[in-house]
Amino acid sequence: MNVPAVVKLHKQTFGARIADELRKSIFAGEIAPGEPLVETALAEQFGVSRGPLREAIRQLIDEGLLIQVPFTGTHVTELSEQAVREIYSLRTTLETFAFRLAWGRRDEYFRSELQQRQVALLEAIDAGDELECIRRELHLHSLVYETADHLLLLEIWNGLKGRLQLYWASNHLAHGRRGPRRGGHDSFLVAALGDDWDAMEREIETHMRLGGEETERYLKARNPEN
Amino acid sequence: MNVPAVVKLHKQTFGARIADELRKSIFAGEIAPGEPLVETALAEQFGVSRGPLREAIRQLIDEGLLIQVPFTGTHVTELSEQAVREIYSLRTTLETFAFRLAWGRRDEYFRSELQQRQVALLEAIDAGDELECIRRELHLHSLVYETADHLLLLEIWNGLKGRLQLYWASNHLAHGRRGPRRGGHDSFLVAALGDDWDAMEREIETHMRLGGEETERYLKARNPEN
DNA sequence: TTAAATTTGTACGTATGTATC
DNA sequence: CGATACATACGTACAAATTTA
Repeated sequence: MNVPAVVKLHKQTFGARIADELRKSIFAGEIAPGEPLVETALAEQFGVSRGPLREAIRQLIDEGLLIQVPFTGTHVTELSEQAVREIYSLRTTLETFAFRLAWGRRDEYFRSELQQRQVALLEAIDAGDELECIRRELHLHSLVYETADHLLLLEIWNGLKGRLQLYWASNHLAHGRRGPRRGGHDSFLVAALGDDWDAMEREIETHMRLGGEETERYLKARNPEN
Repeated sequence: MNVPAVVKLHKQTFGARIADELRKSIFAGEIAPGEPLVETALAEQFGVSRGPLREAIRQLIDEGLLIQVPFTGTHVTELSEQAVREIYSLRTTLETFAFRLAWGRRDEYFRSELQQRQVALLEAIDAGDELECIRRELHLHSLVYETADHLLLLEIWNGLKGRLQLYWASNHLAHGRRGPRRGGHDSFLVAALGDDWDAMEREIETHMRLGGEETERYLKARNPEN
């Protein structure tokens, strides 16, 4: 008769829940790049045992957020200019591929959803919520991957998203402002809604080059040595 | 004084070792696509406890060989034509990207290594060792990814390799012969060693189209329904 | 609804590898 | 170079949650 009031929010495993929380901690800068993670301490902190915690760590390793050395330890992935260049060059390739697949599949839903996500991004920018800005910019770019109808591509994009978020969040924390510029996606949107494929291809190239250079610039300011 | 004779082959964790063995079992067809895996049974079979075994399972999930449903179970990834199309279309995109990066980095090592791997593949074909053929064909294609000097790209290629191996191995088991044709890489090698980029791009496209069609054809023969 | 099978989570102890003094 | 501290890796046993029949 009496249904317990507390329970049954499950459906996902502890490991997945801890992974979400850990991810948030990393993006929020509570655990900085390069900083080590101690299993026993974290397990106690999150109120779970080491099993699910290791599961969560494993998850974040796959997403590129953590690095693990057997028998030694785990630490948050350190930032490098080489990695930024790799992320953006690969992203240029994949997003061009995604647009090519999605090009003929852009329907009314695509157009309205794209504009809606753009509006949501602008709202976050105006509200000044940096972490939300990052999420919404990624959400905007995600649409084309969802439209491409290519599960493998979508999976890889989701992996890239985590890394991008790590870099953007770190830069934000290090320099206060970094969030997307307000007009940063205007020409991108125009191309994505239009019918000029060559213009779209150029737009992706340009957008990524600018984004990569900006990220690299901020990173250089953060790590003047390498 | 007496040094135990058995020990000290470690250096890698149990989980990694089990993952290797499990992978081999799958490619050898001892566990067929769609078939479920029972943790406790496998743990006993491999002589380890559940911890390392779960680690291994997790690893193979990342490689796309296993699928896991929370609280329900784990099974070997089932084959589908949709997945074949995705693998080959993505591979076309990535390998073109890899060649573009590697194009100016092809040195003497690249040329001799490429030819050597081709010879190794031909030897395996002549020897009739199908599983070895598959490994060596992948090893041949791996060279360009190694040369591209792009860690992220290499990581993703390694993920694709596992899936390709699963499909090829399944097709081989279902139909006896499937291994690479003897002359299947001749024009590919010529282009990869030459200096005509446009020819290389066309060669990649053609090579992947043929490979994808062949894999799809075999798969269709195996699953006449879908 | 119950019951069985399986996965998931917990707890504690031991062993092993790494790093540092 | 040896000893020690520490965190990870592994083993075992049991309890809890979930799905399926």
